[in-house]
Amino acid sequence: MVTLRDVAERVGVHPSTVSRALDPAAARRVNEATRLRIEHVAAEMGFQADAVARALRRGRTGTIGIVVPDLGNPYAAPALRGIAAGLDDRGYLPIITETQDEGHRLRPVLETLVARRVDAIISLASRHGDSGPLLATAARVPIVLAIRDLPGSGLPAVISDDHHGGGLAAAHLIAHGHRQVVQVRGPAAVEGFHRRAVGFRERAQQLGVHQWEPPAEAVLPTIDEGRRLMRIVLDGARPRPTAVFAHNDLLALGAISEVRAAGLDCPADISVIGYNDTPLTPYTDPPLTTIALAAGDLGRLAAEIALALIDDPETPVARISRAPSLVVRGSVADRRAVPRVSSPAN
Amino acid sequence: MVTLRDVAERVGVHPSTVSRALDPAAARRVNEATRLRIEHVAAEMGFQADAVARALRRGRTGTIGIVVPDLGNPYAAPALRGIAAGLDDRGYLPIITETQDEGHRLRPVLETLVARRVDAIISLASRHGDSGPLLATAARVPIVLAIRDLPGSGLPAVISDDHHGGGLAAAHLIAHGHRQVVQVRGPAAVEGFHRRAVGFRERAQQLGVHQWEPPAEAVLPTIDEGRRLMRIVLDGARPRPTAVFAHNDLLALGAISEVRAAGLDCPADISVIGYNDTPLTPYTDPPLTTIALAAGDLGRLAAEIALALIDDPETPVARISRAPSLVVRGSVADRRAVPRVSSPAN
DNA sequence: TTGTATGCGTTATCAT
DNA sequence: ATGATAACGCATACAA
Repeated sequence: MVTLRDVAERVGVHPSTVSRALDPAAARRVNEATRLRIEHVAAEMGFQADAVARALRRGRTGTIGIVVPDLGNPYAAPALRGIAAGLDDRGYLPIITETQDEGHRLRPVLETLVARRVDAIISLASRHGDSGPLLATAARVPIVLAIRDLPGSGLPAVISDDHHGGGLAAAHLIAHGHRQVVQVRGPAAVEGFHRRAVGFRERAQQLGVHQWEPPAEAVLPTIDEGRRLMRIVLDGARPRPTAVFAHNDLLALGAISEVRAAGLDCPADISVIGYNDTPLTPYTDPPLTTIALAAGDLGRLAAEIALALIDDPETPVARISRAPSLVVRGSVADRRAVPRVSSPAN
Repeated sequence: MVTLRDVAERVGVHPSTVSRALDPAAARRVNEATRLRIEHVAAEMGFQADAVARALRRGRTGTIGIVVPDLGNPYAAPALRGIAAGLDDRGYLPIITETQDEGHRLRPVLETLVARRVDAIISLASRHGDSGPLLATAARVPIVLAIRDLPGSGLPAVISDDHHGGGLAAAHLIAHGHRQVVQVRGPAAVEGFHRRAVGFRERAQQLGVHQWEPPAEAVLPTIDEGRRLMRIVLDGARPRPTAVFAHNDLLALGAISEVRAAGLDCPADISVIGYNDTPLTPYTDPPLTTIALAAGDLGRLAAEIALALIDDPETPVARISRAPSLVVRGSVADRRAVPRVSSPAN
């Protein structure tokens, strides 16, 4: 690897002069002619400043730690993309870590990131009970919460208003004539799922519709868990619900699959509304009606806040909540005009 | 941040003793009692070795650069997940970069990664013409190609046998009675798409089936491009094909959407087979018949090879090609027994 | 405008 | 078994 010294020797100047000549901020403090010579030789020799040494000296690495629950879940991609786009503008690079959405994995992950001296951390993986490690870490490096809030932490956060989103789902189902509704809930330890549950329940009550509450919630927001919970709903809910609010699109897909396994149709017998507007959900069968939260935008915003915090740690804590929106596709049937086509509750 | 020196002063020993005591490899060279004391104080003070300083001193950063074409495309997730899993075992962390699948972005991305002194690079973004930057970089840091090969580069690679995969697609369509087949091709600048095209064409010819070759290929392997190309096929192919081989699932989904926009049915009028077995494709309408390439496994393998290369740069170049497999779902109709249900070619 | 000196935090070598 | 010293490559305060 060619270093500052190599270039300096070749040009016949001191390494510090080379350093200055190649630093845009200090370049004008060096003689035009020498600067040109240095630039030429540096390019010729293929010099590239060692980011590690620079980081040690400057105290900043130019990296941002990202904590995601699960890279395998397709809804992570848009958020990551947004973050990467936001960082790229300023030359920061993301270091990505996973927790598998398991609470005990967060602490070691954060410690690794701190040891790496990332300039900031963006966490998409917060769960209730994560305050300890999160706040301990926040004392050493700026942390921004994205998509998943952690209530009471007082940390900067860029989230979607899940309470409102839950309400949107309830209102949509009820406006289409559904009176027997039920939730397929994600883990309540994730604040967003909790809020979706409350938002839905409150709105349903407010609209005079009672909902049966299944005795279980998903351990992870996955298709398999959606199947399992829908099984419970089909077995336990009397009368059978005509509509289901699944706390995310994966759970929704699992629920639909189980509805069919029971010989029923979605949406004719049981309507399903999901959450996230995950990529490809316009192409599922049926096309998924869902609540969109613009994960890409949230990711980009989180990145911008993280960068602002790096520039000025005194930046006031930003807590941004964006309103989600309803995306109507084909998984919710209209029960207002048409009589029930399904068999009576069995 | 608490440093070695802080701990040393507190314990009353020299920093180098602390360094040794905390380094598993050298810990036995320090007195049991002092070691215990050091460990205790270090934990108490919350000491965590600065990975930046360590990297500068040791010449290794413990990071791996990952180059992906596009984080937004859902098929990137499984590969990333596999890589992350493979790295995690050994404490390496991935630094992720994007090229947007644009050739000219590769060089700067690689240079950034080299400047960061990543210990190895895994590229999933290779395109024809990338040999220059890739080989130049390979002279400075180990590079492993994953999923996308670069023929003639001689770089280690972990790929799926796309030629075989193309053949699998052709055989499947033809076995189901299709005699008018056509390809919706991905950019031929990506070797894998090229091989899929050739593998399909050769197998089709070998089975005595002629395929019309549309005059265009996708600029990017996206849903929109799938629509555009399918439009061209519908407008141009006479007689109208009964089956389409889309070079990936996104193109397939776009093609299906365009088939329907033309008032035709998939698979009854036009069958479509995709490629990748992207997440959620079991739930699309129709469920996508596709070729699975186990991206997660490929990613993990690539990570393992990268780590082996770091341990010993003389590790012989591994070029691993795994056989893809056909996943039969619902997007290919059987034309053998039933007469054509579609209207005659118009 | 350029050179000198120093230190970022760690680890490896050498000496004790 | 421990301490002293130097160096990884760069950037900056200071001197000239």
